[in-house]
Amino acid sequence: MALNKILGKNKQVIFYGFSLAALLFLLKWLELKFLIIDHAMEIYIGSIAVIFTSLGIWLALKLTNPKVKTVVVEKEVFIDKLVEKEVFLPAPIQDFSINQNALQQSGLSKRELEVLQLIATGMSNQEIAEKLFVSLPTIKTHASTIFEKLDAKRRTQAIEKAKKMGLVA
Amino acid sequence: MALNKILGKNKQVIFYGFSLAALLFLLKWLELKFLIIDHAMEIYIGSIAVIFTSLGIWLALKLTNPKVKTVVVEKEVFIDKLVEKEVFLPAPIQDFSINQNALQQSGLSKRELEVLQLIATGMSNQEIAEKLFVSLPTIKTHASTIFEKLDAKRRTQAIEKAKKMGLVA
DNA sequence: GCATAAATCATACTTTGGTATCAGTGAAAA
DNA sequence: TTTTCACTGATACCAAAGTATGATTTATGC
Repeated sequence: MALNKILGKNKQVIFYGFSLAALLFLLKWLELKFLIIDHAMEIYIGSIAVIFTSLGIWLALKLTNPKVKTVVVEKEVFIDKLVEKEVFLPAPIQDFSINQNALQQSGLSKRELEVLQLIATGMSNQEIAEKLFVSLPTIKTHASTIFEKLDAKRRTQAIEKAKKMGLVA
Repeated sequence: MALNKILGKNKQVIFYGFSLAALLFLLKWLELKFLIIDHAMEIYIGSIAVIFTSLGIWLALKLTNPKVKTVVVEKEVFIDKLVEKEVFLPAPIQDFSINQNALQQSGLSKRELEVLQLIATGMSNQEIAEKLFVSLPTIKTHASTIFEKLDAKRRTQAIEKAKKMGLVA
């Protein structure tokens, strides 16, 4: 299972490699064609810069796994004196992509993520089973695979890891 | 399984690195064979490509994965006179200001808070007992009273409520 | 001194969680 | 078409969690 995943990802990398090769050859060709005109030099360099910057961004998005997850922290003090409240907003834009990346990294399926999130809310397996209209053994099976994938011994540990990975709020 | 994943990821990076290296050498070879002139140009273009690819990767990493460790900062407001000569908490040194207020609301004792925080890290009762040098029944008793005070049925639910109350990080 | 509460421990019991093994189905990919 | 995989489910068993009850010790407030 894990072996297949590695092979699959390497296939992707090979694809990246060939894309890069094609791109470089294209640039070679462009160079040969436009090198006669000196004024095209800036455009040429600029194009390369833009193209490879994009390539870098794309590569990074594809190959990296986000490490730290921001946690929304809201704190209130209210003891008959003044109230101080500080809210740290996480960046709202990349929330989706981060979760997607974390999801892929963890290897969890959609259903498993769903169960994990319900576990994190403090629900019992029985309650989760009823909420999702499946049987208790099914939830137990999901839970077991979740723990295995997250390398957790208990559900509480899975919650901790999931929070740090940004899989749950 | 997590180990395999790490290996897989490193494999990707290594693979990509070698692919890039191979491509550059290929280009060099082609250049030497077909275009004996203008070596500087090739190197220049290649450098730009590499540099901007790196720039793209760096940009992507910076944009999508801001390492924002959310830190709970709270200016403490004194509570009339109930703050007696308080002893220093042994375990949760890091966030002194977090608990005090929420602590009084919840009615948890110092020891109970300590146990609760360890529960939230994913530890089992047995592990907590060993860490605190007490017996397993003691931790169970603490846990039960904690759940009662937090009005939680399970430890996972207690974790959820504790997080929302700011009792745990 | 005495009541109170926190912290400790024990024993017995019930419930839930977690593992192991097996298996059927349906959809998607090779 | 065959294979793979996600999802589902069942049974059985063991481990851990949680409850109930009772008890001892220590420190603190009245």
